[in-house]
Amino acid sequence: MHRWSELFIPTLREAPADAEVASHKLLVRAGYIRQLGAGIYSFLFLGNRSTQKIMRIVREEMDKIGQEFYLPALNPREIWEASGRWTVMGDNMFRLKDRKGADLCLGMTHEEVMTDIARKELRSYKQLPQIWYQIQTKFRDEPRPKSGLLRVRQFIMKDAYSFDIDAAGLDLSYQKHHDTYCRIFDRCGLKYMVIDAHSGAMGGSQSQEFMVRTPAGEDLVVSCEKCNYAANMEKAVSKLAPVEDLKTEGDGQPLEVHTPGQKTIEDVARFLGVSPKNKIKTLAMMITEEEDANTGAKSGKTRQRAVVLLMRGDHQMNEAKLSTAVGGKETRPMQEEEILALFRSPAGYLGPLGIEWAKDLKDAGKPILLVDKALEGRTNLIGGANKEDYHVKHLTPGKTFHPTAYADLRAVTAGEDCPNCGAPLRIDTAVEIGHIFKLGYKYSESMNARVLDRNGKEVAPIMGSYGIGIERILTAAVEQSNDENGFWLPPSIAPFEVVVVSTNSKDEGIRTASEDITRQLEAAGFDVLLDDRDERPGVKFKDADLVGIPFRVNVGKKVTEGTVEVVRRSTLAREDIKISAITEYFQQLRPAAR
RNA sequence: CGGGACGUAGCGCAGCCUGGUAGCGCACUUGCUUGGGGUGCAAGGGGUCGCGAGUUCAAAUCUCGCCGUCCCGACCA
Repeated sequence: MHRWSELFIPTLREAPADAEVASHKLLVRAGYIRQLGAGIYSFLFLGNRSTQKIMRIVREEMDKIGQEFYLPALNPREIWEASGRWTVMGDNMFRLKDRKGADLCLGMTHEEVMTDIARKELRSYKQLPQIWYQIQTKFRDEPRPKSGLLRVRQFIMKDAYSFDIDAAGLDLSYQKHHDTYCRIFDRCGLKYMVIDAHSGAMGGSQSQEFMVRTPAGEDLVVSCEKCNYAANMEKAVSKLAPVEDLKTEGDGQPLEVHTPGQKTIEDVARFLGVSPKNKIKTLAMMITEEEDANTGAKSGKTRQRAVVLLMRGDHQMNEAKLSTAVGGKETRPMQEEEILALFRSPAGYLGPLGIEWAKDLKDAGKPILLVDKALEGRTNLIGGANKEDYHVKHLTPGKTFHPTAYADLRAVTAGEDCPNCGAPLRIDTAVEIGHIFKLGYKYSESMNARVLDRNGKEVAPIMGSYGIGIERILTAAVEQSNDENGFWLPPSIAPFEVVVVSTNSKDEGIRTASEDITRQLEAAGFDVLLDDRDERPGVKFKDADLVGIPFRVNVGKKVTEGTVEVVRRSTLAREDIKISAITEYFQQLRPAAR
């Protein structure tokens, strides 16, 4: 029997001053966690019980599709060199040396170790498909740990990896994970969304994130009010209302207009009496690329290359989309001298005319002109003339200037139309609790994993990787259900399902009834916490409301009538229940999924 | 890494400007009291004032350096 009087459950009246988000404040106040350093947390009794329950659910579901491994967190440098990520991971990877001076690191993720096993062991297509998973501690030296458990430097992740002989097999493994993740998060009682995610620079073909809406979230999610369209901001698209182009004046040739001192889109639009929608916004960026990227040689030399973006005047650029458009390279804004060197004009009057742009992305050396898709087909736009105090009319993409490429560079804004059904889109912040990813051949190729296919030909297996943040499930659940007095977890992941409050531990009748009820419920398989402390009822009620247990049984004066009070933490609704019927009462509440 | 704030008892804070033997609330210990929403009274225990230098007869307080934590930004497989 779990007696509160004998347990260590250090609840606090006040949250630590440096806690900002609700889950952080409440998990500390409820005695689940304590901070050890920036982004490093200890889990105490209640916190550990909750994460253990989460891991049990994850295991039960993952065991239906895969096999559990346990890989080392301590990794030698060599396998990370093999995949090329020893350098790529940069400062985000914790690195150390052993006594001989050999380089080691702490694993941030385990594609390398899993692929190492695959390349040493897998020989034939007959051994495929394989799904291997583990529940393991990950280490990431985050530039900025924050928000309690939401962004930390050490955390537990369930990570899984699939190996298939072909793309069709990967589709199947991917779908299995999708379905399994839905079951896991359903069982954990979370309200989540599955959204299309940015595949990033890794060349993956498909990727989805499992997100929980919360103001504490760091990701932006675009979703439809009506249909099930949902995507990460980095990938989301929307339907735009049609825009009326300006009428052609005279012969329609580019026409310079004097716009003294008018630099911003708004100023120029107002000055010329047009809408910003008829204006071109010119953004000047730079990328770093390898000098011989196209020749295949690897000198390691890099050079800077200009990338100029044209957007509709009232649109905002999304950096993740830009990064995708330039092949996953990092971009940075041009500096003043660089702008003058390319445009021969100060910022505020930039435009596409008079510069020889690259014909396509492979056209090395020349500056790249990327035009947002929202400008494709538009005519008679107004942009900068590359001349101080002048803008130019009659700009028509493909006619008066030639883009290197059209690309989707635009950030969706709330209220725009859903690409599927046309209903308004909303934008929310959310926390990522899971991510499934079709990796393709990146690791099997770079690390040289090979199997023989049906025809005796050596081929690389195709891979997928799939992650769940264990602590983030707890954090998201707290974010999802809390008030100023505390939080309530779904019964499946709460440290206890029921707290039995003995309202007066000095009263013999109340005390024995509390113990009897606790024993009864435990015999029926419930996790029960008995609050038998010699405290006033008010103290116990406050603590019970705080610590995340979804149901409470108040054992009070009515025991003489054979009755106790059951309180649901979520609604604070209370009802009197006969002690003789208490087990049955909770059994009826218990979800079948359990 | 850039900008900002903070560091005094387990938690929340005052004291610092104007240097002079460290204080409040909660929590904790003991006794009494109370017993359905953090009871009340009384008596106690607990702090190298983040660390190190410097100024001074004297530093929590002034100066310099370092460390740590949080927030905004950059970053984020």
